[in-house]
Amino acid sequence: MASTIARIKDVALRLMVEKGVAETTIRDLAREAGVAEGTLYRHYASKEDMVRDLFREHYAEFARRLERLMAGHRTVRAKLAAVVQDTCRQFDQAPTVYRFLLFAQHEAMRRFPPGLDSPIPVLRAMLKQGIKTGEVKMTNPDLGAAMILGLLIQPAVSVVNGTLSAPLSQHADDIAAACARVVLK
Amino acid sequence: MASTIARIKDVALRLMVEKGVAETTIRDLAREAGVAEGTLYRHYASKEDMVRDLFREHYAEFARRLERLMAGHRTVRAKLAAVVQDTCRQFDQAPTVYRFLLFAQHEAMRRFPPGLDSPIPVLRAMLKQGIKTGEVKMTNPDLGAAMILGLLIQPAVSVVNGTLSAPLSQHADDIAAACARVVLK
Amino acid sequence: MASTIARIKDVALRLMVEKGVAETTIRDLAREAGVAEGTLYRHYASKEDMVRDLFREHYAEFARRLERLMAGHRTVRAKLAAVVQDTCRQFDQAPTVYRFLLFAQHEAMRRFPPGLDSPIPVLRAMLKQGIKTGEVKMTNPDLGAAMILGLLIQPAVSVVNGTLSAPLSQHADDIAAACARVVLK
Amino acid sequence: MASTIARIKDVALRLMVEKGVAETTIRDLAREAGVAEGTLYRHYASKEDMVRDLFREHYAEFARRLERLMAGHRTVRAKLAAVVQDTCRQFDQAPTVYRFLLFAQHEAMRRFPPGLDSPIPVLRAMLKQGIKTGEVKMTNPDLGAAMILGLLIQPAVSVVNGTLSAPLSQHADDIAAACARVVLK
DNA sequence: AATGAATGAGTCTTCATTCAT
DNA sequence: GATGAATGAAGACTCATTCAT
Repeated sequence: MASTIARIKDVALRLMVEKGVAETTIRDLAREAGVAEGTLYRHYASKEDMVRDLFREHYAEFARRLERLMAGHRTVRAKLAAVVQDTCRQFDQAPTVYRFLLFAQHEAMRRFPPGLDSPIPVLRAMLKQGIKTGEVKMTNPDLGAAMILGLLIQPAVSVVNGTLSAPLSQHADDIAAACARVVLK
Repeated sequence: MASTIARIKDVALRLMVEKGVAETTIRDLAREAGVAEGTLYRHYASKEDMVRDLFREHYAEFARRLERLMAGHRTVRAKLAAVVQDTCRQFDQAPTVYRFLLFAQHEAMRRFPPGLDSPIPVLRAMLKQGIKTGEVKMTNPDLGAAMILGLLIQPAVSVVNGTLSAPLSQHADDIAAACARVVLK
Repeated sequence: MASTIARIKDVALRLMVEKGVAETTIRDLAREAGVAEGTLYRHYASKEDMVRDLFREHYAEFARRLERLMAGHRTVRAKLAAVVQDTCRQFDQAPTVYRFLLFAQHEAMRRFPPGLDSPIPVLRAMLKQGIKTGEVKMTNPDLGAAMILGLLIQPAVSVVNGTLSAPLSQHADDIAAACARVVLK
Repeated sequence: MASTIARIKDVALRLMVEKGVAETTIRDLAREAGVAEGTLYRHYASKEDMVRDLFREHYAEFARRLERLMAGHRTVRAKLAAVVQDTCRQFDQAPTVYRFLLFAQHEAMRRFPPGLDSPIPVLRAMLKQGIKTGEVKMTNPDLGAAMILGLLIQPAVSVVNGTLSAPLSQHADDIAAACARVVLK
């Protein structure tokens, strides 16, 4: 018995991933969620508001998840492997949320710059720490974080495009290895 | 005295990069290009048509540019270096076009899947060749192409975000080195 | 307190009769009906849709009215007299609807051919029956139906044109007599 | 080697009959006539002007044709027969012009009331004369003219609709007989 | 006379938002 | 909280008309 708000969130996320933010109308959303058009405005002040909240929420949760994963491992290599493995698996299992995270990036960032609760600073912090311990070779943690993210996002995009075989998980080891080779000694 | 169509294309590209495709109205576009709204429809059947054409055009040109660059070098390592250097420099010098290419990706691809004239197949072909000659270690050229693109795109995104210092060119050597380390022996 | 949809229908019919279908804009229509432009689209998918529905609705009702009238009389002569009398009176009393029926014919038929619920098949059926009983002389019921309709429509057109004195009812007896003379023995 | 203006007229007539006046655009017209869009304005001040001229021209010619036909016969009965026969044949042979005449009636009349050069006054004059000579029974020539026109137009409409078998000429005798029965003693 | 690119007012239609129930 | 009819500003697009060539 999903609550009204939960149904709205689910449907909103799915439709926006499938068709894009601008292309998802309140009417679509209401119809698919089985609520009236006006109901949405009990929970959000506007559509823009809803998108922002949704994005921030999932983005922050993604960042926290990465932090939690990293905390479970000592070496940067192990942290990277854990992050890559988990993200690939999640992408395969919860494709809606993860596609939203990875693809909505540009649409979303134009409107509401990510706060600190985003994956980039989390990766960056880890690299900075690795530089101190000497495990990380790369001297610029900003660049390193971007590269790791790129190694993760673009294969995901390719899976969606059909230019890389699904599921993404089957490539997790290769991706993790690539990340290690890029930033570690 | 830029031709009408050229002015429209220029403005369209710029506005769509700045504000997004859906957020760029025909009126905006016409006003900035200094033409009447109807004029646009002498050149394109619809706004959708215009976006598609613009995207395909630049995407194909980008792919051709990569091919040309690669043809100028023998080893995969040199090809990669050339591609990365050039793309970074172009990104810094022709930011509108290159941001369009990198960011429009998701918005655009949802509607009109890229043909063969896209960077992925070009990179893929190069890797395949490298695998044959033994220079490339990575066994899956699809994955390799995605990774190289990721190593190029995400740092660019970070520069736009402000989470990586501009210009992108200053990171070109590091990016090229990362590409090499990821796919070469 | 006429319902919204009823007001829209009334105004639409009137404006389209006065000015023509293409010349009646959604804005006109909304203003006169005292609703917002968007409101129309809660009831019809498009303007075209509205015209079609309006036309079919009234056309079918006209056909049913003819059937009902005919059912109230035994001989073809009496049926014809009843139909002519009633139609003339209606034309004088409900000019909007009847002008729509008579004049919209060509504009409307080009786009959506009438179904079976139209006056022609109703008249045709009556004539066919009359042929069987021997009351009708004319051997081609299709032609007979067309002629009766012509004897009814063209005088109506002339009244609107001003080339025949109003009201139409004053000519009803003559028209009915003409119909009888054309198809009966 | 049809002159430019002649080609424009031909095409305009045809398109307006096929699709309606409002639905025929200058662009359509120019394309089909093989001239530039601007060319039309060398010959007519506006589209409206063109339609009016076209209508008046053909309407007047039709009226003159009827007059000429009637002049060739002495009795009203013979005049009617000649008119009906000729109109039916013309309708079959020059369908574009005659459909324009018969069907454009309403669209056209709303905008520019027919002058004296129209079929109604011609028929009316003939009936008036017939009343004087005692050949015509009907006392109201306005009504008589309308009826004759109705007996001619509606079968034509039915042929176009497909509810009466083509060609119209095959029904000419029946129509002429009906006209005679309606107005003559 | 003819061209056709350009115009811009005006059309149909969409859709986020409101509000009485 | 929920509804959904109504709103109306704003969008994409059309098309009769103009004018420099």
